[in-house]
Amino acid sequence: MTTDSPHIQRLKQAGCRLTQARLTVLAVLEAEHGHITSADVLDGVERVNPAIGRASVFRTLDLFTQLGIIRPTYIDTSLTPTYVMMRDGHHHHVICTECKRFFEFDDCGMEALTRNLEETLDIRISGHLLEFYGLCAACQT
Amino acid sequence: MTTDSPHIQRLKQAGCRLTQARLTVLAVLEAEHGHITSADVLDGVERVNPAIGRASVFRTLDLFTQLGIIRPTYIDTSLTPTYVMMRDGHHHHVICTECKRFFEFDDCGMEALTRNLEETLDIRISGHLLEFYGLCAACQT
DNA sequence: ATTTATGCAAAACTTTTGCATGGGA
DNA sequence: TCCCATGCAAAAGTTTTGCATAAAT
Repeated sequence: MTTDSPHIQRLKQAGCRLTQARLTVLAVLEAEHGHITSADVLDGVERVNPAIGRASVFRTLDLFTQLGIIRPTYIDTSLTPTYVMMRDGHHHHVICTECKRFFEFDDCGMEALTRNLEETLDIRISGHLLEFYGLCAACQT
Repeated sequence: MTTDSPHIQRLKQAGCRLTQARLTVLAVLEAEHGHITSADVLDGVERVNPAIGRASVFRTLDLFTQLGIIRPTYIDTSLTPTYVMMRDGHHHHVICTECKRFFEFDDCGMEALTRNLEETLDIRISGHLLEFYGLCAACQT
């Protein structure tokens, strides 16, 4: 008996069916380590299973976003979102504004601020995205 | 003699001309306190000065993004970005995942982490966006 | 006087919709 | 068996381009 991934558990918990489209999109996202444009998700799914329609891919990306599994952000072009995986509800990276390369990091020390905001604003916080912008070593002329 | 806003100074410093299109877009952004969709920027500019073309608005939004004056993020729908103002290079808010209402806050205590990342990754950091997701008081059933 | 930026309108893309059908639970 | 989710293809929108012209410095 295998243990389901946290994301699959999230789907079940939300009462969603584990369909081919959803499982395939999830596999594609994880194969790219969770930094991938919608266009590349479309291509990836097409390659793995051409029977899956574009509409289902978009519907799945919307669903995953709603469930907090992924989060769209503007990185490459403004025409296609880049989705990042939200492991345990959060994600942190530095993006080079020149070459668009990104660098993920884990520790963000956001626990205290999170609790502080929950009390101050009376909000139940489920996750966060922290994005730094700058010039990477190679792009600093 | 009046002092230019920091954003106008940024434009000058980058060698950009202070055109009607750019000044108008900037005015519209500031009138909305810097949380505004591209569609609303389009409408706002149209209302203020109908002679300004859509293309210029998009070109200006791209320019401002490149200069770090604003930053696009996905909030309402996936079809139109919501632009937030980057005051002093950074911006922080909490978004209710249910009603999409947002709550800005100033203090993020990110100075130590910024310095740490600059050293560790050898990157020159110019700004950041910190987004929390959760349920606001009204949306917690 | 130069050269950057604009406006216009069409073109290019991505994403969404409606509806009959298939596949999970 | 029941109903959610899918696939298809067309429709809806937003954003981008190319080029002659205007306007900022």
